[in-house]
Order: sequence, then C-alpha cells, then structure tokens
Amino acid sequence: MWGSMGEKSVQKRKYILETARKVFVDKGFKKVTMKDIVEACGISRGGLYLYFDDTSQIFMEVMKMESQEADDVFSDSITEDATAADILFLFLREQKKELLRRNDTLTQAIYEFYFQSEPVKKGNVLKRQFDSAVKIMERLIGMGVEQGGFACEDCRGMARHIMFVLEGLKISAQTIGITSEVVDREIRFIMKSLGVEVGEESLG
Amino acid sequence: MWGSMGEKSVQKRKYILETARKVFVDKGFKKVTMKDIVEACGISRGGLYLYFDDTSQIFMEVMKMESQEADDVFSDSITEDATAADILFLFLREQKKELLRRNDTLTQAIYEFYFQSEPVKKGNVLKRQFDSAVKIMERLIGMGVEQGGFACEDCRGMARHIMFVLEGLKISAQTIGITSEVVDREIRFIMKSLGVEVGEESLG
Amino acid sequence: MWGSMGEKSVQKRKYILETARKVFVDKGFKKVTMKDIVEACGISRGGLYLYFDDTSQIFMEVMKMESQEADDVFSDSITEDATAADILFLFLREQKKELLRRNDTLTQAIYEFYFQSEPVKKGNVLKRQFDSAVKIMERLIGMGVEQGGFACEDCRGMARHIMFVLEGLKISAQTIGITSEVVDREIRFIMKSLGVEVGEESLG
Amino acid sequence: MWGSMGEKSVQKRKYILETARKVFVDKGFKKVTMKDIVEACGISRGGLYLYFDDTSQIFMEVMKMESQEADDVFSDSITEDATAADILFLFLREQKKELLRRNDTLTQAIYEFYFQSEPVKKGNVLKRQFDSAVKIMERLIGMGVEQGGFACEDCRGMARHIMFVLEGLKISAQTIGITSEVVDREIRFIMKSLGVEVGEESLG
DNA sequence: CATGAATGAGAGTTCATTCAT
DNA sequence: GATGAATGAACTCTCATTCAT
Repeated sequence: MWGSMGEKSVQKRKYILETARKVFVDKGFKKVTMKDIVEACGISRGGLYLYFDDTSQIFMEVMKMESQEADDVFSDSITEDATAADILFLFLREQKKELLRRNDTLTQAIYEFYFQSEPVKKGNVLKRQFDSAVKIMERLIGMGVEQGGFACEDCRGMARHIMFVLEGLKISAQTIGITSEVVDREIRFIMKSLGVEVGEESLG
Repeated sequence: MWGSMGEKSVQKRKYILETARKVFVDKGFKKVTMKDIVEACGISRGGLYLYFDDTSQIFMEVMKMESQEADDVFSDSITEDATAADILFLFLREQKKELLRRNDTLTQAIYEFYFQSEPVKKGNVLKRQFDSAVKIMERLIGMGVEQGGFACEDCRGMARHIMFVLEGLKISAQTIGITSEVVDREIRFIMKSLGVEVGEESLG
Repeated sequence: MWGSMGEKSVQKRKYILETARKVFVDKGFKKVTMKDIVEACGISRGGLYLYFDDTSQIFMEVMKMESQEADDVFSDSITEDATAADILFLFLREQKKELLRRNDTLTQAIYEFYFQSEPVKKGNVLKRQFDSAVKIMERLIGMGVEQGGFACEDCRGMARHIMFVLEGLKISAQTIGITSEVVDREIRFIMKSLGVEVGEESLG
Repeated sequence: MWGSMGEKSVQKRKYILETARKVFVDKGFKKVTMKDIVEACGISRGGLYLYFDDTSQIFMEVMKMESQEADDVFSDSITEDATAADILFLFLREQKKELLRRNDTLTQAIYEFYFQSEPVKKGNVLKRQFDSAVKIMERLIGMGVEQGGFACEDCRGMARHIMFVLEGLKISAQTIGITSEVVDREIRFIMKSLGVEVGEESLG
C-alpha cells in the first residue's frame, strides 16, 4: 500500500501524522495513547513503533508540521501592497476567528503538552514560534511607523505586548471562555495603542 | 484520630485537601493519582473514597479553598490610604514575583486541570476568579481616575485588558519561560496606558 | 480467604512462593513469567505485584526458603553418633539421589537464574550456600581425621575439592546427563582420597 | 556481495555464524534475539530466516564450529616429545587461564543454552565434546603411566574425574566466582592424585 | 535469493475502584 | 466510618515471523 522504493515510507509517516493530528484535536494531548493513534490509522500496534517512539514525539512532529505553514501565511501577506494597519488588522481578525473556533484546533492539545511533558522533551518549538511571531510583527509595526500609519516608540516591545495579549486571550478562550465582543475590544485596544481607531463595523 | 463527632469528617476533609494541595503543587494535576494522595495523607485507599470520588473533585475543592484567600488580599489593600497608582503598582509587582516563582504555586496544576478534565467537570471556578479580579481592578482604576492619577476612558475594558496581559504572561512563564525584564516592560506598558510613567529603579 | 489481621499476609506470601517453586521446577527460571505465576496461584495480575516486583525477586526468595532447610539437615546429622566416614558416605549417597532425580528439583532453574540475571541481582545466595557447605564438610573431615577414619592433610582444601566435584557432577547431570555408575565411581574416588575403600555393594 | 554461485550461501552462512558468535560472547545465549543477529550482520530480517530458523539452531552451529578446533589443539600437543606430566600441566594451566577470563568466551552462553532450550534441541554436542576430551585425557594419562611419570590404576576413571573437577570449576567461575589460588589448589590436587608434586612457583 | 515493512501475540506494569472485615 | 488486599481493565513496548516486491 505504501510502497517502499527506497524512500522509506515518507508517505506513511505523513499519513500517520495527519491522522494523529485529528486525534489530538479531538482528545487533547494526554489522553491520547499509542493505541488510539494505531486505531485511527488502521495500522498494527507494532507498526506505529516503526515510525515513532511515543505520543510526545508524534505530537512534536505534528506541531512542527503545523507551524511551518502558520507564520508563512502571515509573513507572506506583509509583502503585498497594503498598509501595515490593514495587514495587522487582517491578522488580528484571523486570530479572532481561531480563538472562537475552539474545535479543529490543536491549541488545547498544545497547552496540555507543554504542561505535561518533561521540560527536557519540550524542546523549544513553542518558544521558537513565539519569537518568530514577535519578529514578524516587529517588522510589520516598523513598516507601519515608516508609512506613518502607526505611532510607536518601541516596536519590539509593542510586538511582544501584542503577543502576550493574544496569548492571554488564547488561554482564556480555552479555560474561561470568551465572547466575540471581548476579543473585539482587545483588538481595538491594540490598534488604539498604535494610534489607529477602529470603527464598529469593521470587526467581522 | 478524627474523633467520632459530626465534625470529624470536616476536619479530615480539610486535612486531606491541604495535603492534596502540596501534592498538586509538586506534581501538577494529571500526574497525581488517588494513590499519591492516599499515600501523602497516610490514610487508607478506601478511606479517601469516603470523602472524594476522584482527583478532579479534590482539585476543584483545593482551588475553591485557594481562591477565597487570594483576592481578599488585593481587595483589602484598596481601602488603605494610598494612591491607586501605588496600589496597582504594588499588585503588579506581587504578580511579577509569582510569575517568576514557578514552584510552590498551583498555577501549573490549574492549567493542566483546565486542559484535561471534561468541560462538564470544570465548573467555573476559574471564570469566577477572573471576573472577580476584573471587578476589583475596575474599581481601583475608577478610583485612580477620580483621584486624577489615571487617565482612562473605559475602566472595565482597561481592567479586562490588564488581566489578559497578565494571563498571557502567566501562561508564557509556564510554557516558554519569561525573564524579569520582559515582565517589567509589560508593567511599564500597562502603567503608561494609564498615563503613569515608571522609573527604572522602582521595579524590584 | 487470607485474613489480614495485622500480619499482612505472610500466609499468602508463603503460598505464592510455594506455588511459584513448582512453576520454577517445571519450567526453569527464564521461561517463567509473572503471568505464569499468577495463573498457577489463581490470583489476579495486579495481586501478585502487591507481594513481589518480578520473577527474579520471587526466585531469590524461593531459593532462600529452599536453602534454609538444606544444610541444616546435613549439619544436624554430624552431631549423631556415627563415624565421619558413615556421615560423609550418607551425604554423598543423598547427593547422588538428587543428581539422578532431575525432576522436582530447582537445580536447573538455579543455574538458569545465575546465568541470566545481572550480577547485581545475584546477591550471593549461591556463594553463601557453597561456602557454608564447604565449612560443614571441613568440620566433618576434621572429625574424621581425629577419629582416625580419614587421612587428610588439608581438610579445607579437601572439602572444597569435594564440592567442586559435586558441582561438576551436578552441572553434567543437567547438561550431558550422567549415569548411576558414573556417580558411584566419583564417590569411590572421593572416599579413596580420604583413605576409605568402598565396597561394590554399599552404593544404593 | 555474495556472488551468485552455489558457494555464495556457504560463505554467507559462515559469515553469519562468525558474527553471531561475537554476539553470543557478548550477551550470552538467551538475551540474543534474531533481531540482534540481523543487526550485527547488517543483513535483512527475512534474509536471516533463509539460513536459520531460530537462535538455538544458530547457536548449535556456532558450537560445532568452535569445538572442531578446540580438542585438536590438545590432541596435537600429545604427539610432541614432552612428558605426559608436562602436557597435562600445560593443559591445566590453559584451562585456568580460560576459567579466569570470563569474557571473550562462549562458556556462559553455552551453559545458558543447555539450560534453556528444549532437551530435544540440545542435540549432544556438549556430550560429544566431553567424551572426546575424556578419551584424549585417558590416552595422555595412559602414556604417563607407561612413561612412569604417573601413578594411576584406572586411567579412564581418573580422566573422567579430572573433567568433572574442571566442570565444577568452570560452573563455579560463572556463578560464584573463583580466585586464581582456588584453581591452583585444585590443579595441585589433581597432579598429586597422579603422584606428581607441583612446586609453588610453577603455576603462572 | 534478498529485502524490510508490517503484523499481532504476549509480557510487564499501574491504578481506579470495590468489598469483606 | 475506616481499612487495605484484591481485582482487572488498559497501556506500553518488543519481537518472531511473514510476505509482497
């Protein structure tokens, strides 16, 4: 079914990761057992061990897959000819959508993972993601300042601040639940800090 | 050991919760088993089941215990004769200390709990805590505005914003790690949003 | 079934060891799994783990049980009023019986155990048994020399030599197989080294 | 790599056996899995099954290889012009070296094998080896008696006795451990039984 | 002949939960 | 009420063995 032809089974590996992703989305991280993944994939118990050692390893690979796409999208949109304010606003609206979605997201599983697994295992995938996002946002704000759309003295600080607010929203969405209005208010707060007023109607 | 009066179970209950708290601080939430608690308490396996059904229930009771004290402290400090800015600043420095502490805190366990257990079980302890904190902070900011120390149009919005930043910092402290400087910057950011500049030296 | 009455379950422990002994006699050491013992005992999977951690531990306890009786029998027989030659001869005939038995003996399992388990685990049960046997035999030979029945310059060396021969016979019985005649010849050899001739008829 | 002629399988067979030997020396018998051998040989899992069915079969072939060389060496040394006492003494010193070596020997694996595998499988390699050794030693002792160096009535019995002592030492070396002095004493014991005194200095 | 991915039986181990005392 | 021995379901992980290529 998977062929072997020298390329090992990159295909099957990918298939397992994609299937495992669904399982993680459904059940979070910790409750997922190797057995769950085996069953979801429709492969044999031992077969899975041919590719991965444990759920932690699988999960980290899933996250890697996931993150590669993520900030590329954001990063790419910067190059388009739009004002920084437009881009940032677009980005925040995208984040809002994700925040309110709650299903079909790895978010829950990711947090679980980072609370459960030994610090050693954690690697720094999450930190790298965070730092990378900060860097991109810093660039964006810098552009906005040059273009005259943003007012900001410390771009990096501002970028980091925005990320912390987003993190706060993300975790709150998972734990205490948040409403669309709450997110909107935070987005306006952020935009206002950059000297941009946002009208009622523009927040999807 | 526990007498035979009606209050005996109350005492033992409390004893179990206090002992369990230590266990949760040590090991987080999920890794804690009924066995762990039984052993820490030095009681019998079956005995624990007379009081609690599972670790989730125990943990929720521990959180209830915990939260009763927490915002009272903050709430009380408002009544003292100090400027709102002083009080807020004090509060934020307190939060900073806790953020950087990482041990001896239930924080990790709380997050774990909210990610692992079924939504049904979660109750809304965390939400109530959050809302209560927002309310208190709103009052404080209101006071500051009246006193002329703070500049702020939407006190409730600002209060909520501050809480989201703190949440963001808290979760980041647990997952990607944060430094003292990063927290300082965020505190200055918050104070500045309220129109208060903070000098280098004042952030312990 | 086993009562608890404060004495833990010494009874059950003993029951398990005795049942396990039979299993080891049947299957040797390595092939025996915790499951085998569980089934032989008619107890639950987890139940066994309440008493023992693994087959090695169980086996060592079985050996301890076994050895306590063993050299007491020999040791006791020395005090009786019989010549040293008689006692030694009796002992050797006893050994012969055991050598030829092959079933109902732990011998095979013991060797397996000492070859398989990590040196750490081995403890020195076997060595202690060997040394203790040497000591007793040395005393016996010493008595024989005093009584004038044995001719021997180095009692300890002779004692050790006899033990090596017995070990050689034991292992050969297990591996290449030995006949009654072969054992008889060795017994005569030993007795002759001590200056005692043994007639054809006296070897059961 | 192995050509395609009929002799290819012979070569590969030999290669596997030689590689497997090293594995057995390292890990004993039972712990060795087909997987271990496959990995050590750098061949495919299925490939090994084309040549051998299981580890027992492989091990028996390894032993066959081993034994062919062994007693030839001893046997050959008899033909040289040296007294029987010299040859025997040389042989015993050689044995001593091997006894104390403990590594780089198949000894451990051999015993393990004979304790673990079904009697059916054992074949009689070990017995043949033993008998062959006895025969050679009998001849040697016979020579010694003719030459006048040895005093011995029953050469075959004596030969067998020596072998049992050696077996006892061998197994003891593996299980309880023996010192150089202990072996020396046994060697002197043997030589003395043949009427030959050995000086302190001659036992390397 | 050779390969190595895939299978699946089975061993070890842990705990939530029960229940006779 | 309290005890803790006993249960058994569930999970992890390893290999001998097969089979399509």
